[in-house]
Amino acid sequence: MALPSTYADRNCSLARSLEIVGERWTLLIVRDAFFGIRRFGDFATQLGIPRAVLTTRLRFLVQEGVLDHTDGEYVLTAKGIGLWPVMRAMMAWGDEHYSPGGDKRTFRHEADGGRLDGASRCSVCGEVVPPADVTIEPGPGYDPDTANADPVSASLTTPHRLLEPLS
Amino acid sequence: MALPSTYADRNCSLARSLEIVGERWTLLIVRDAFFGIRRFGDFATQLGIPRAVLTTRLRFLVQEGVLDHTDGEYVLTAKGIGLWPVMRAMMAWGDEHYSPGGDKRTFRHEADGGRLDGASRCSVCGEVVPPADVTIEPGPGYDPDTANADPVSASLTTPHRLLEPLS
DNA sequence: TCGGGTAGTTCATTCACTGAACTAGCCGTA
DNA sequence: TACGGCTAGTTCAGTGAATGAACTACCCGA
Repeated sequence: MALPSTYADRNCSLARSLEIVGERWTLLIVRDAFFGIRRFGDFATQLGIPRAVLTTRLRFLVQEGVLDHTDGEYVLTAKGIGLWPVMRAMMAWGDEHYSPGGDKRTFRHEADGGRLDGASRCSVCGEVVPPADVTIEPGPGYDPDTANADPVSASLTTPHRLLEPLS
Repeated sequence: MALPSTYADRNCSLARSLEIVGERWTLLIVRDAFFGIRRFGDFATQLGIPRAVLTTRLRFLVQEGVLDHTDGEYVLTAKGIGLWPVMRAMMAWGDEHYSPGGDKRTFRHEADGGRLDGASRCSVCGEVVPPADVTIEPGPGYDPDTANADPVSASLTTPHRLLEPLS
């Protein structure tokens, strides 16, 4: 975000986090990485982001240790996976206030099929489920009419496990 | 954030949330509102944000129902308070990866003094504590040497309850 | 060596942020 | 009713970043 480093900000971890993931597009890139996107071209078509910006953001995320770049694929590191609670909380807030038809996506604990709340707590077993054990599927508020038609988007709307590469 | 409204984004609550709180400075404004700041001038001095930008952001947050503007004070609405899990998750991530000396701030359940984790769960009673029942104080990673000297910052570093106006 | 796909880079334009200075309105005082 | 100070903005020129389209570099298989 390139916020100026003020004294106040040096003592705030929120400001520090925003330096890393607060820039335009960055959290959407991380979202897609959770959903299984790994290739430059797939990020580009899915997000509709200018390719120059995508290059900059991916490079920065790799430099900061959020993504790993090997064999042409961008994959979330443990540090990147640590952003899951942030993403989940933001999705829950958006669902609650901007999606009258219900959640856009449903997250489930793969082991028992329980739904996950905004804190990733499973409705069946009560545990907080790590993203690797979570499946994602379109929710009741998902609108197929406005969905994108490209193969990557289609693949994204198929129920699948988080972090697994798209088929 | 003024992201272009693509088809893909219409089906993502994360993107929708970012339209509201994804712009530069916005989450820091909301943070300060949680910490008790309510007046235009206090936001301005605390954040070091250009006043024109602050005007724009505050107006937008009021328009979106995140803040309430009455008697010259900007106060979080219920919708705004709903952003607490987002802020808490981001702070926890920043503390974990960018604050080797420990958390910058400690949050406690006022009722029993228990520490809160990244999901606002109390270490004593085990409940998820709403922000109104949370107190904030400098944590082990807080660096007084780089702290700001103005009265507002000083007031912020004094242990106090979230959402309560600064004395 | 040709074509196609992937992963970028380049560049002119547009847009948003920055920082400093200026203004408008309110309040207490004389 | 004039004055000064305080708060909450607005204005504006300069700068830097995002946009979108076109271009390049590289690899791979035929």
